[in-house]
Amino acid sequence: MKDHATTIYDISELAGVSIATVSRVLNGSPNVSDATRKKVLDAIEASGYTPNAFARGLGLNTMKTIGILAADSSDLYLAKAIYHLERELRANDYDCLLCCTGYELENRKSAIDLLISKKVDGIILVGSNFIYDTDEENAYIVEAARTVPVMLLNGALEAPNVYSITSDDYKSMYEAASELIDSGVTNILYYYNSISYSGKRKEKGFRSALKDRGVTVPENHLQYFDGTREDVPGMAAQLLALHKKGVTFDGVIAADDTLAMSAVKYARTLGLSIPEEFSVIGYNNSMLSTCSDPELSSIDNKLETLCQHLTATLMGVLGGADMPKITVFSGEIAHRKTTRPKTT
Amino acid sequence: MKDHATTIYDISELAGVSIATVSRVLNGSPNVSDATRKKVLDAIEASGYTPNAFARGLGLNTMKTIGILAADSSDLYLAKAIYHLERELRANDYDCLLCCTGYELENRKSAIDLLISKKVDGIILVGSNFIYDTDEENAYIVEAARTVPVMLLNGALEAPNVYSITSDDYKSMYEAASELIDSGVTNILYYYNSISYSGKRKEKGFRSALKDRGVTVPENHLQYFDGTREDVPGMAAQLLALHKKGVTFDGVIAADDTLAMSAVKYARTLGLSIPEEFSVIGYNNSMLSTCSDPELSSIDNKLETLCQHLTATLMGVLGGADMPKITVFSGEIAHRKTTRPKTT
DNA sequence: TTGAAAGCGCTAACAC
DNA sequence: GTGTTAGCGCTTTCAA
Repeated sequence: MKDHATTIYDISELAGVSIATVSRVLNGSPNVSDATRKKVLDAIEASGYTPNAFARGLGLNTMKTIGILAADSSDLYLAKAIYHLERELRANDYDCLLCCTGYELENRKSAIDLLISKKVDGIILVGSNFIYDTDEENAYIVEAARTVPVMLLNGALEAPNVYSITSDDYKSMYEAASELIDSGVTNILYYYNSISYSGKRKEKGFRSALKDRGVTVPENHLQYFDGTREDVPGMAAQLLALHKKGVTFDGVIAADDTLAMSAVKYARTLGLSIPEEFSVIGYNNSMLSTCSDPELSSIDNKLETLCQHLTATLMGVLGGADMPKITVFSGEIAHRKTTRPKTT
Repeated sequence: MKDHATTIYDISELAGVSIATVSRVLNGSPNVSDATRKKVLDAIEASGYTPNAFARGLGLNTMKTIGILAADSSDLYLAKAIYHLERELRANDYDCLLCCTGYELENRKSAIDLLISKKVDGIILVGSNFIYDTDEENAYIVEAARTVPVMLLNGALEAPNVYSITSDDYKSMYEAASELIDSGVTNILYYYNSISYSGKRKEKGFRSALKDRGVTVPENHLQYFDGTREDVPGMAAQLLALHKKGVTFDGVIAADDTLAMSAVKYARTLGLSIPEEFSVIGYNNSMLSTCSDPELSSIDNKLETLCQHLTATLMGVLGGADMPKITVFSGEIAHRKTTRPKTT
C-alpha cells in the first residue's frame, strides 16, 4: 500500500546502469546513448518510479515552487488573480504554495517566514493591502526580498529584489469620474471599502477628476463602507441611510463591483431608473458586473495581463535577467448599462 | 544578498555543541539540559537560522504539505472551499500546494503525479467533477490513493485510502423542490450546468420530489446550460429563448446560484413579480444570493462544515487513526425573497 | 545529557 | 557515453 520507495538505485540496478546514467536520462541530458536511454526508461516505466523531490531539492536547493500570499483567496478579485497566476506559473513548471494571511501584519510575517523556510523560489503578494503606510511596517517585505524575489501585484514598493506590477488605478478612476461628469452626472458619490495603497490611488484619481472638471463635492460624498467585503445588502443599507439623512446623489462611482451592485440595489429601492436618473460605475469588471441587472459598467484593470507580466518578470528574475522594477498597465472602462454616453 | 546558507553545522559550532544536540532542541526533544538548550537557542537567534525543509523532508519523507486540486480556483464555490481548506490545514501546520486542473482527465492525472512526486502527504479533490462515470476513468484516484490518502469534497468513490465528505445534494434538492411545489408553484423548471456526480444527485432529488408530489413536468423543463460557468447573461438568454419557444414555467430551481441569478433576470425582463408570480431557488448560498435583488433563497450546503470535517478526517488518517470513509451532511434552505411560504 | 556517524535520494564534477 | 563519488542539511540510532 505505501509507496515502494523506489529510488534511483533500484532503477539503476533494474536497467543495469549506474545511478548517474539514470539521473542523466531523468534530466534529459544528451550524453546518453539511445540504447541505454531506452533501457532506463523501460525500467522506470516498469517500476512506476517517481523521483524524490526532496532529494532533488536538497541538491539543487530549489523545488520550483512559488509562494502566493493573499489576504483571502475566496475574494472574487483575489481568487481570479490566484487562478491566473497559478496557470502561468504552472506553464513555467512552477508549483504554488498558497497562504491566506488575512489582513494582520503579524500573520503575514509568519507566513513569509514559513514560505522561506520551505525554500520557495519566489513570493507573490497578491493585492495592494500588503503595502502599509510606514517603512517600518513594510520592512517585512524588504527583509523577505533579501532571500527571494518578491513580486507585488497591485502594490508598489521600492526595494532591492522587489518588483511591482500594477494597474494605474489613479488614471482609471480619473477617467471614470471624468466620464461620469461628462455624461451629465452632477452629484457623484464615491463609495469605497479599502484604504490600501491602490484604494488611495483610486480616491486621488477621483478627486483630481472632480477638481479638473471644476466640480466640488462635499466630504460626505466620499463614503467608506466598513463592513464585510461581501455584504452587499449592508452596503446598500448604508446608501439608503445616507439618503434618509438627506444626502443626495445621482451617480455612484465604486471602488469595487460589490459596492457598485449595492448602488444598483439602492437605485432600485428608490425607484430610480438606471442610467437615465442614476449612474453607476464599478471596479474590477468581475462577474458581478454581468450578474447585475442592468449590467454594470465597470473598470477593467486587466488582471490577466497583470498576472502574465508578473509571472514573466518573475521568470526573468529567476533566470538572472535584469527586469523592470515597476510595470504599470492602464485600465479600461467596460461600458455596459449603468452609464450614459457623453452628453453632446 | 543571497541567504547565508546557515546550516545546523554553523549553529552547532556557534553554540559549541554537536549537530545532534541542535537537532534535538529544534525538534523540542526533552533530553537536553536547559543550559545547553539556551546556548543553542541563542546561537539560532543570533544567526537568524532557519532549518532547510528539503533536508528535513528527505529524512522524514514528509514536508507537511497537502495537495489541493480544483478545476478552477476562481469559481465562486471552489474558491470558498479552497479558502476554508487552506485555513483548516494551516491550523494543523500543513501547507497547501494548489493545482488548477481544468476539467480534462489527462491534466488531472499529471497534476496528481506531480503532487505525488513532490511528496505531498495527502491530496484533496475539490468538487464532484473529479468523479467520472466509469471505474476506468476513476482509476487515477484509486491509483493515487495507493500512495497518499485522497479526500473527496463532494464526490463519493469507494476505494482503499479514499475518503468522501459530501453534502446530501439529493436530499437538499428534494426538499427544495417539495417546498416549491407546496408553495404553489406548479410548473417548475430545473436549470443546471453540470452533470458531475453531485449534479446527477441533485437532478435525482428533483425528479423524486416531483414524483412523490404527483406532479409531472415535460423533459424540456430540465434545462442544461452548456456555456461558461460565469455567463449569467447567457444563462438568462437561454431562458428567454425557451419562453419565446412557448415553454412556460412559474418557478426555477437552479443547480447553482449563477443560474438562479439568471432566472431572476429572466423574470425581470418579462415583468414577472418575484415571488408572487415567479419563484427561484438557488444552490450554494453564495454571495450571489445576497447580491441578487430580490435576494435569492438558496440551498446552503454547509461548505465550511464540510471543509472542517474533511480536514479533521485527513488529520486522523495521517495520524494513523481509523476514520469514516464516507461522511454526509445535510444541506439547508436559506429562505430569502425569491420564494413564498407554504400555501395553507 | 551529549556526540559520532550512518543514512535519506539525488545531482554534478571528475575520471575513465 | 558511462561510472564513481562527494556532497546537499537534517534526523536518528547507538555509544559514551
